[in-house]
Amino acid sequence: MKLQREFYERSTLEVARELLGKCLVHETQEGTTVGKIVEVEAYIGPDDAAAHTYKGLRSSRTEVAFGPGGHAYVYLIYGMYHCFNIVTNVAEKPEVVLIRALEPMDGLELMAKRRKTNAVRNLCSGPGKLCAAMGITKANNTDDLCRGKLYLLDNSNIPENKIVSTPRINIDYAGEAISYPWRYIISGNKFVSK
DNA sequence: AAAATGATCCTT
DNA sequence: AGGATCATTTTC
Repeated sequence: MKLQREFYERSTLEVARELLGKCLVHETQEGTTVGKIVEVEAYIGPDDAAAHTYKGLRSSRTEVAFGPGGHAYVYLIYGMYHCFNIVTNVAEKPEVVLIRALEPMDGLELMAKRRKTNAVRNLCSGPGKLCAAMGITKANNTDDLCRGKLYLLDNSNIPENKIVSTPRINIDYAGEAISYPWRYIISGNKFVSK
């Protein structure tokens, strides 16, 4: 069963935690790939100096984050890699969760072909890597995760005592927001990023 | 109109 | 430790 709008349109930190353990599915011409979410980061709107929507910055790129929850926010970083985010909370609250790592579950052969490597540990262990492995590009930006071929499955929840939170990665520019513990990982999972 | 800057990854 | 590589944002 696909996760529905109500799941996404809640407090972002709550959604971020509950996204752990959910399966991300992408059905394409080439085939279907599935990965379990094991690492995420929350970016919380106008007051978060690390967020693209800091100070309410609204542009063609960030526009989707101002819409209703449950949509994909995909952008190009460093000229070569895509990052996949999920829009959370309700319209006019520009908050998102960055998906940082997946544990490959299905379609491993296709992932390996897209990533040009056979090392399973290296297929989806980073935001740019998982986009390549899952075939996610800017074409998926603004996709509705409640309706299309890119969606999340309402499967297992991870118990609180298996979740670890840490500061976020690569946001040295973000002032005091550097230390906010808004990165969540499944404790001990082998597939998180470095 | 031009310059700076990354929510990264891979190689050295 | 540094290079690839470009859309987006910031500054002139």
